[in-house]
Amino acid sequence: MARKKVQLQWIMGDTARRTTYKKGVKGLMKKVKELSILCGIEACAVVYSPYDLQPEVWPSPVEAVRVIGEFKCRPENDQTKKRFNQENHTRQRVAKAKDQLVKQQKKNRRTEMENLMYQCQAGGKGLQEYLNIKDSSDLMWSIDDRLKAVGHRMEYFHHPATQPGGAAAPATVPVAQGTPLEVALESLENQMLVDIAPRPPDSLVTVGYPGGQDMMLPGPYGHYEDLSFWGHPFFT
Amino acid sequence: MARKKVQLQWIMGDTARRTTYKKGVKGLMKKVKELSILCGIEACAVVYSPYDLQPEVWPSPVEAVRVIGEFKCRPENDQTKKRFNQENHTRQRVAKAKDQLVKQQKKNRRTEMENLMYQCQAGGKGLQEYLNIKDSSDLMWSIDDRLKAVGHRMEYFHHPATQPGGAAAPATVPVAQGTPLEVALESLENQMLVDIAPRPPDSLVTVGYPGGQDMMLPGPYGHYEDLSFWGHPFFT
DNA sequence: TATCCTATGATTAGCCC
DNA sequence: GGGGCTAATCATAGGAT
Repeated sequence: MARKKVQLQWIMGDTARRTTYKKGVKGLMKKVKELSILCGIEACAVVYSPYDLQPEVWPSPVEAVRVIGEFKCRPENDQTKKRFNQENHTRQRVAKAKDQLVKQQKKNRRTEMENLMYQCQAGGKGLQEYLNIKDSSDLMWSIDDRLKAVGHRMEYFHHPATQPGGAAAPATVPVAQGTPLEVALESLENQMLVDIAPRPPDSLVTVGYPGGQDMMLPGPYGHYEDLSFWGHPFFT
Repeated sequence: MARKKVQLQWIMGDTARRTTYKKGVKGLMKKVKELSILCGIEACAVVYSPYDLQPEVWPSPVEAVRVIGEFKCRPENDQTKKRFNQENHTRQRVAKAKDQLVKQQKKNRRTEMENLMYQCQAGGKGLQEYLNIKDSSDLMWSIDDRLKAVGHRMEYFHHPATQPGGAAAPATVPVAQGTPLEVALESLENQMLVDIAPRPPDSLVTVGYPGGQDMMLPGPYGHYEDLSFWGHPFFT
């Protein structure tokens, strides 16, 4: 929103729409990060779209799965599930089955504390000992995930007073001035004890998206006259 | 971010933190809505936190469930699940079981088109025929959900050219100048055919949060010395 | 197509009620 | 606690490269 007010409607231009999407996701991620750090809530964000082969995940895929898992493990005394299912009996049955699965998941899952210490140990002793991945591209991804997650936690527990040159930090985001990778690498090489303290189970923020390999884009009313659209797997 | 630059760190003051949270969630929702409309992607947002009894959901709880379901139904040809599970064998097993459930869910679920038409019919003929809910507060919630969802779709397919006084709209968000409820009610009373056209299965945005009834808030290093914290259900 | 730049609209911290 | 206000920071559309 600059130089010209943007109308709240679908962007016609392919390139412009993609650009807006890219910027929007970036901004959204920043918002989630802010909310998470400022308010001390557990959060994650997953944005999956046809514009990207790989989904955008914050703070990392592994963390995201954990946080989502926690969300689903929430006690039943809130009305979430009730409200989520009150209109569809089929969904109710599915949700019930899911709950059972989730319970088993919780039973088997490492605790937050153990998980963190495990990750820190692995990071300190050598990532390759911990990561057992064949494909090199996957390996890179995993490393990046881990580093981003650690970097985020470091950032979270950093305080201006403990920063080397607190007053000298001019950037909008004072901590983590290098790339997440750089910040995290440095963190790994120093003591990582500060990273062990877990966050409270306050909140979760998730951003994700469903199927659609093709770029079937919506437009003004006439766009669905192409019958092949209705045959899309999404509608079957 | 006004009047004073805010440091990216946990907000100490209880009231200030809550206020920031409230404003932040509102902003986040708006961002998700923008991304969804501007880029034509399916999205939902769920924010569940100790600051609210009821979770904040966009566009509505029912829509959110549908969108999340679609996300989980995505074909395996992307690397999401692979990446999400590559570090935890337990989670892999759970995910597998979930996939099977999801397949059954997909099999039983109404199609997008049928769902929308059904909702529109129910809206036109009388909500109470369609909603079978005893508790009046739940009823109110359901109605609000439905209206918000319809309102959102109406907004999505509106174009400035089709608006009555297009040039006269001064607001930042030109469409839906009344409350969502007002807009949706008016929509229901007019033809709803425009609302039938579904969106493409492009993307999904979800925002949610996990457990934590108590307000166990994180702080600088010393905050976890209270042993009762470690006994929190979250860590067992 | 991605990245950088910057004017400008959008967002929001701190107050007040 | 919630809603409105306003100054000041933030985010980003459009253009250049």
